[in-house]
Amino acid sequence: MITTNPDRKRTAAENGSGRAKMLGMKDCRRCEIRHLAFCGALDAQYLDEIQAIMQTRQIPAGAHVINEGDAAVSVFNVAAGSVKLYKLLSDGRCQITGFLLPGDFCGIATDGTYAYSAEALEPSEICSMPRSKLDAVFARHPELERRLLAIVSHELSVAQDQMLLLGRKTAAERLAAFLLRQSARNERIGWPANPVQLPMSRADIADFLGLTIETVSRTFTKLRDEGAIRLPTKTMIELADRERLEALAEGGAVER
Amino acid sequence: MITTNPDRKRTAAENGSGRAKMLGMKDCRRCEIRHLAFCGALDAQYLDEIQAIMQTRQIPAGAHVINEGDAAVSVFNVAAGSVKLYKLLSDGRCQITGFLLPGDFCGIATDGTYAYSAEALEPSEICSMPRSKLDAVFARHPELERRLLAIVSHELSVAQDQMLLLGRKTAAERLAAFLLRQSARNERIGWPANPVQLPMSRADIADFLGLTIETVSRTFTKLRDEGAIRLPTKTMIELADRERLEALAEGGAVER
DNA sequence: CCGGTTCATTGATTCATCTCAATTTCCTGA
DNA sequence: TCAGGAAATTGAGATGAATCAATGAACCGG
Repeated sequence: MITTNPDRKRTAAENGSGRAKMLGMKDCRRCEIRHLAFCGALDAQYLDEIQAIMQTRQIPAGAHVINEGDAAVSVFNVAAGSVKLYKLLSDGRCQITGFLLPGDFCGIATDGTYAYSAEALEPSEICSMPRSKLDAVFARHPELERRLLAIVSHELSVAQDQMLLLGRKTAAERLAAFLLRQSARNERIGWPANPVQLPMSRADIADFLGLTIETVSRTFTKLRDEGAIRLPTKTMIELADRERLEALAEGGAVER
Repeated sequence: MITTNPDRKRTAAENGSGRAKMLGMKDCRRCEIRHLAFCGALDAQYLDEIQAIMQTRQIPAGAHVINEGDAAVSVFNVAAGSVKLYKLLSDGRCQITGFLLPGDFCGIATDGTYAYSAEALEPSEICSMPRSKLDAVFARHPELERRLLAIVSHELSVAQDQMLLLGRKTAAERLAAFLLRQSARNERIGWPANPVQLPMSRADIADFLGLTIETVSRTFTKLRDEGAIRLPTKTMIELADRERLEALAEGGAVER
């Protein structure tokens, strides 16, 4: 169920970039990001099997793709735009567990209900497939399920990195690691790797890195003053001293 | 070929030192924890296919099962004992990403090398299978791969919970969540759920919760003084006020 | 082009946790 | 039973990030 959140406090900055305008997803055969998605494991001749059970939806910035706790009836692929996954504590504390870009996958559940929420950061295009119907396709095409295992395994590995970040890194190390990861992430899907364009707000970055907005802002300023990054605009980050950032991110900070 | 002693089925959990004494894992058919492990997905009549590629090792406390960065040639099942998974920063900071108990799985790699280390917390018994040979078994028994997907998906979900813990919870909330999780974990494999026996040191708990040893110790004391737990011994924790612990763990702490 | 709203930055202060430093307790081997 | 060492606890003080508060910048609708 896709719902719009009327009183969203921390919503998506619909910053520049016509990213979400990518169209034509109704036809899997013409999907520009198929090679990035789990559907890419399926030989093109069988694509209509996915197509038959898939629905594509355009959703506005701030709309929910998944609500934590809902029955997990579907899985989703981001076709265009970007999405944040997050979990909340009862008093409103928020932890973002990941940002999704085109080709990324979400909606896996272990106990029948989603364990996290998913919300679009910008106008996005989402493919959804009912879990029940997908199982039949898996039965005919085990390579799909194998790809899914590879994807989930990779996500687990990324999650373990994030645990190290959240448990043991300082604010500057977290931000450096974040920027480098976003850069690599962008590059992999064919977007510019260096001036990194960030689709999320400072609040989202804070909720992802286990910090506050103020600390994120101060740390951006600190890295800029040190010459590690430049900030042409608030959402555009230039990695000026990649070595320095990498050293920071891995915890081998240089004295300064 | 060593045989299983049926008498001691329920005695595995009695005390730390006794745990790892479980023997006779050379024969999968007699494996007491098979139903907990991923091998449990395989119909018993095919067990020899796993058996044929599997090796069992007894390892002492502190021995490494996996070294971060090594070529990922095998996957592992814990048959007895307990294991910690962890990642290090170059300056020695450590983040434990999980504790494994009998039936648990590790060794999945996404890029050909292990992304974390694994070390036994007590004398343990480990089954190892070469990844290459396992693939052939997967090809014949897709239910095994499906089970693996379920396991990895579940681990991902647990990892996301841990991100919330590390990013947003206070020391007391982290410890409460940890104790409750260990309790549930023990129960699931047939060990006592209430006086929780912890196989790991305070240092390990600290490295798991993103805290220091001192903070863990002080927080234990605080929870004890509040009546939430009792500490019969250093490694035995009695959950005295489960409601209070649950409220704490979920971030809905009661005023006190 | 203006006014209001949201988002980001910066400053001042507080606080939870860390660090450094003693004890104390537990465990082990003689 | 005792001595020595490791692990855990406790205390005192330092500190990185949070909180509280104010200002500045960007964006949007009219």
